[in-house]
Amino acid sequence: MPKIVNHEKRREQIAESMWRIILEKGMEGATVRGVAEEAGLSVGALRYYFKDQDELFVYAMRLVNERVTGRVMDIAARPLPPREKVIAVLLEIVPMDDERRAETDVWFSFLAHLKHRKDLDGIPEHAVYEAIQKLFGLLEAEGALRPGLDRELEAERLYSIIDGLALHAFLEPERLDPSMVRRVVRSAVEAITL
Amino acid sequence: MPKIVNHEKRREQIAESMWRIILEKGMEGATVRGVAEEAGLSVGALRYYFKDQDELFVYAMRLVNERVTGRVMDIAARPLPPREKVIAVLLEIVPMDDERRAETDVWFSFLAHLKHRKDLDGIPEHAVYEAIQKLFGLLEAEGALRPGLDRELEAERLYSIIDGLALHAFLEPERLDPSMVRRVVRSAVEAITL
DNA sequence: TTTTATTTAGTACAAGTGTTTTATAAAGAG
DNA sequence: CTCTTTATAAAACACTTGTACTAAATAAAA
Repeated sequence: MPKIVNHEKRREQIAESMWRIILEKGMEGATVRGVAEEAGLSVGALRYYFKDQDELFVYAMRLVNERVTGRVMDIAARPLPPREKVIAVLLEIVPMDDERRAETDVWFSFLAHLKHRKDLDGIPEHAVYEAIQKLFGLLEAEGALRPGLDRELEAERLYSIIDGLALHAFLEPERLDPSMVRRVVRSAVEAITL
Repeated sequence: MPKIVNHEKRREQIAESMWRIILEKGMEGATVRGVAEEAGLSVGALRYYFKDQDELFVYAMRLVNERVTGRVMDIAARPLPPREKVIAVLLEIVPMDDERRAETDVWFSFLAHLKHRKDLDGIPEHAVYEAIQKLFGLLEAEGALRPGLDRELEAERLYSIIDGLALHAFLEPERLDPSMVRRVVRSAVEAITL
């Protein structure tokens, strides 16, 4: 009957506008007015798609998560030897180019904000820990895991390396170059696989 | 002539009030009014000690840095075998108890805020990278470093582990227990020392 | 006690905030 | 065309923010 708009697409557009604002000005810049302007909409129009700021926040955060997990699952489905598959997945999680650095940036901003907003519902889990547990499961099932390892310790170590690299790519992108990230990830995986 | 107040002590008290607010409500709660109330002062009094919010911010951040580096240097001065000294220093950087977890929490809040406030002057350096370089220098000088290592790679790996652990202690303190932190740090150091 | 530098409380204001209300425009249905 | 539904815009509301300013209070020294 009326002007037909794809609601889901619009919501994604608005969420992506929010990401851009967060990248430029941080979480504090992600005001309703700011996001609306970035999206080329009025405040009223934005409210038409999200009932309040919190709903937009949760949606935008979930969307980051969906994009990343989608790409990771694509890689996990590829026919690769176990060790190479693990490396490929980890290199997809750690930010290597500007686009994924931006993703990490926004994700960390969301996480930090969340520390003091425990009332929000529908927040996705921080999936890296679970991902690493699954990767260890894969290596073990394929018999590619080095014997005699303390699996709990090695998982924690690998988890720290991945998020540490991500954090450094976020905080000091000019110092940490992608080839070094690649070398650290590869050596960390080779140390625990046959 | 007038009422003599130890200015520096007062400034430290105010900065510590700011830390407490940031811990509870995050950076967004650290308003001038909020900090003043937490410190039991009027807004005018706070303004008397810090000309504006930015000056307070920079001061409070520098104070965190000073406290941490002070404790690290104390440990570095202790007469310990190289490997144990390195472990002790790293365990001082990674948050193990509530007090130091709080410190890390505040530090990350400051850093995240800083990403979008490049105009601020007098911000201290993120000293962990330099500290790790120095620790490698100590190990090498003492001949405690395992031969044949790619030092640049190992430094980056250790740096990632330390900040990854710190990040996890910050984001998911309930999951990551101190004994695991200790084990990860110890095994990481033992892997590169004789 | 007077002087003088310091300290505080209170108020004011412009800018910015999330949210709500009201009005308007667009697009198909009858 | 008119009418109804959807979509957007604009303005208003109630509140918080950083900053500025004033007047009062305080306490040590002369």
